[in-house]
Amino acid sequence: MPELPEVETIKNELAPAVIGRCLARVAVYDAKAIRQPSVEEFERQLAGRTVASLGRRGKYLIFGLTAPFPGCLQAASLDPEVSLIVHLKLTGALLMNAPTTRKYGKVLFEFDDGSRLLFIDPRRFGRMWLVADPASITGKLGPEPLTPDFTIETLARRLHGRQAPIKAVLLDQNFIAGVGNMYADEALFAARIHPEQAAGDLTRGQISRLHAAILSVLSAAIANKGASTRDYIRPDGQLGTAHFSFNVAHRRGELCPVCRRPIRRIVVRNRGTYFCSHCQRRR
DNA sequence: CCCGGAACCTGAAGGC
DNA sequence: TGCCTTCAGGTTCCGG
Repeated sequence: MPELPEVETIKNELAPAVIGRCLARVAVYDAKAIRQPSVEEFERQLAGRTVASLGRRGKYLIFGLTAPFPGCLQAASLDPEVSLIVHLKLTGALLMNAPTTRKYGKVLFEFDDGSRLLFIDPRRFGRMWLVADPASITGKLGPEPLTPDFTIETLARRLHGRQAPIKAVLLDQNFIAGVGNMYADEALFAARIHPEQAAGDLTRGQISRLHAAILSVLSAAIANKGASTRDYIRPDGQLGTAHFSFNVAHRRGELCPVCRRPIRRIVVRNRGTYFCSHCQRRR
């Protein structure tokens, strides 16, 4: 499942392959993947543009694209600069130079040097948008956990008064951007917090530990190029290795590395939640 | 605003 | 072997 570390890895590995390249043709094979604008307009608007930048906000990937045909914008009724925003959701992947006949291919981006980017997505949850202003899609997201403005104070202030389980709050993208099911479980384990503890009831010490845990868990996963527990693949087809360092996520029945008791799986807010009931006690 | 649950999808895995 | 059921999970929508 692509969460922040997976999307960050895709961004890092895709950047050298696409920045500076000009799109010759875009072909949409599954209209469901395109949220905005229409499929025809999406294909038409993209052709001729050059990728100027590649960024990430939460779990969204953002391609910055230059204007095509400088000087001819009005005649062609095209926007000057646009952003292509991609959310991979559960099973989406972006592959560089994979066979165009690859199974589950949904959108093909062909560059004028012959290279190509293929979006695949078996479960069809992934989405893309072509917009003038990326904030129209990502504007409501919570803070980026790996930027300096995400402090213990920020976290404490945002947790104040929240009655939902801390696990549910960590999954709320408007609370904090980029944390998904796996890394929420890993961070709560590292911070020794029960996933069902009410978010607003965390002590100062717990908040401090949780803050440190979020940073370390996400950073370590990026260093390991993301976690391939299921569908995540990097643009060159390689898998990530971050899941080999997981302590609890997807490890039901295995032993807690700290106390050697079995890892348990419960359901919190309709999400499978892995934790150690001995190390992560309710207050 | 806050909270919780259903819906969206389809491959994989498990039961019989 | 094959059919049927259940599970997984990020986000959005809806009702309270």
